[in-house]
Amino acid sequence: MARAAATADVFNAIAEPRRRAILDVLIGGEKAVGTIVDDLSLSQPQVSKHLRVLSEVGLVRSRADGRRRLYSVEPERLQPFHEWLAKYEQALNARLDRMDDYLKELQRQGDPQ
Amino acid sequence: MARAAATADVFNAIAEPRRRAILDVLIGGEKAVGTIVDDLSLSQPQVSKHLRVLSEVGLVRSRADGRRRLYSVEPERLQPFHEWLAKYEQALNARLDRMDDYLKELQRQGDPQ
DNA sequence: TTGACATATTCCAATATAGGAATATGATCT
DNA sequence: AGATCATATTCCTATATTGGAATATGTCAA
Repeated sequence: MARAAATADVFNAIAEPRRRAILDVLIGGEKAVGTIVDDLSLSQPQVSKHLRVLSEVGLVRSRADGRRRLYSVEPERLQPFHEWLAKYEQALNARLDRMDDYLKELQRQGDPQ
Repeated sequence: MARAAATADVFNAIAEPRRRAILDVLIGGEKAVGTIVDDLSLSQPQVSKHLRVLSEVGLVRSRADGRRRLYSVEPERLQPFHEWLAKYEQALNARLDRMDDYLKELQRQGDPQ
């Protein structure tokens, strides 16, 4: 079997660095395809294809504006990331706590009171 | 050109669902390969290969324990992901604020004081 | 309608992948 | 040393991908 499709879920969609770059550009607000092309120095078809992927997983929306097409980021769709990451923050905090305890213990022992 | 390597960065490493599953299992603490195999009903080579990828991007560590090998999660390495996500929280909050202002404005106008 | 501009899609080649099967490596015990 | 258990690696196939070039679609203006 091959790797999962880029459109399989948000995790696969943001694995591609240029797609993250596009999202980063869109944080500034709604932008036309051509603007993204200029900002990132990517080819127009490349940008359109990446936008399609982002669109399929719901990370961006688009609306027509004359002959242009304005894309904007849909930050609500980042929810899965938040949820997933939250689990590891707990693990991380627990670890930091243990580290803290350890350091305190060292300090206590080193202290010839 | 082909897709970026799974070992290219954390983003690519966690794009694969089974790798996320493995990380999830490891949140519970250090575990041997065989334990992961049992917990997730994956093949042993599959798990070893995924662990290798996770290891290469630093998301897991391993230490020898007799003939077993214990893996643990290294949540600090999710920092890039965390930072990336933080940018979008700001964008999201800004958007919610604007929405809030808009709603208040509507309310104010609708209020025949 | 014709032309110009903006974006999307198709076709192609090269590549990295995930999983399965078989096998190699490493460690422990007798 | 030999057997066994635990894990890692190699070889293979099928597949999805990214980027480039060319082209199609869609929209506005004269």
